[in-house]
Amino acid sequence: MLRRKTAARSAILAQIRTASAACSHEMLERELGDSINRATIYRTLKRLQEDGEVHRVVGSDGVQYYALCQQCTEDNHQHAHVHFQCLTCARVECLDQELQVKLPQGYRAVEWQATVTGICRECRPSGAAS
Amino acid sequence: MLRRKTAARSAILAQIRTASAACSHEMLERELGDSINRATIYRTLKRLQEDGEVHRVVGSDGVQYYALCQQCTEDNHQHAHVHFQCLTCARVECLDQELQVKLPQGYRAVEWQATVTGICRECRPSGAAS
DNA sequence: TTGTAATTGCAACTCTGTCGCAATAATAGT
DNA sequence: ACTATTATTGCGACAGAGTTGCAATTACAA
Repeated sequence: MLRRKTAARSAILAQIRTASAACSHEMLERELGDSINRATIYRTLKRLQEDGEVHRVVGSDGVQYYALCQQCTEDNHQHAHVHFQCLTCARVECLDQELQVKLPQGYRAVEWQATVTGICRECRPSGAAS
Repeated sequence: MLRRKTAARSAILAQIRTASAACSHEMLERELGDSINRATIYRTLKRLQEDGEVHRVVGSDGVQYYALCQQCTEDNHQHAHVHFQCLTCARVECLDQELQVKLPQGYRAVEWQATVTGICRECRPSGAAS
């Protein structure tokens, strides 16, 4: 299916590029205001993921977050890295760490999701014990 | 807060013990029928988790699944193992594999979630390439 | 410029999970 | 065994995330 360069797609992708953390639908809707319809944001995100522009992370809150693909080549998408979600500020960020999993015999992996929940550096009271 | 041994709590815990995979609220509601109220199931699951009887996994479908605690001692709950969710049968199971994550300086981990999505042995067409 | 079909907006809907509140029932104290 | 306390339940209403059908737009190719 051919993809068109629309205002919505550009705006959403730009927003994700700018953002310092993975974006949820709610964040995008807040940023983009009324200019783009709710359903359109959902559909656009799904398409961007299908196209390999962004990857999806399901936070430990059950919400879908989207972040730019970093080290992906055209024909090799690897998103087996670990994510971190802060319990205080709810930010989701990609960690530079691969998830190494050895599945039992006969299992086939399609997608990886790894999320550590905790407190990020910004939100952590300085001086607290590690 | 003191915990009471109620019919709902026993039934739900029994169901999770019996199940061969992690249980979602929907599965429990289906199994337990009308005998227990929706809200009660949610609340009981949350309490069971707080008590360290079960642990919670957020599937890549964003749904909460609950499974028995296996190697937990009273004062040391470690649920940093990897889970597998089948795209075909939706089963969520615990893998015997630890998630090793080294967080950046200043970050504090509270909870771990790792889920590999794919096709399990049962659902895999026999003879398919690995 | 025009035809095609991808995309959008809208509204309605499903599903997951939560909450307040009155009623019920498990437990401790007598 | 009886009673008081309060954890738990059921109910209904609610919030939020995400999806879908359909008619109207609009990007793009011819």
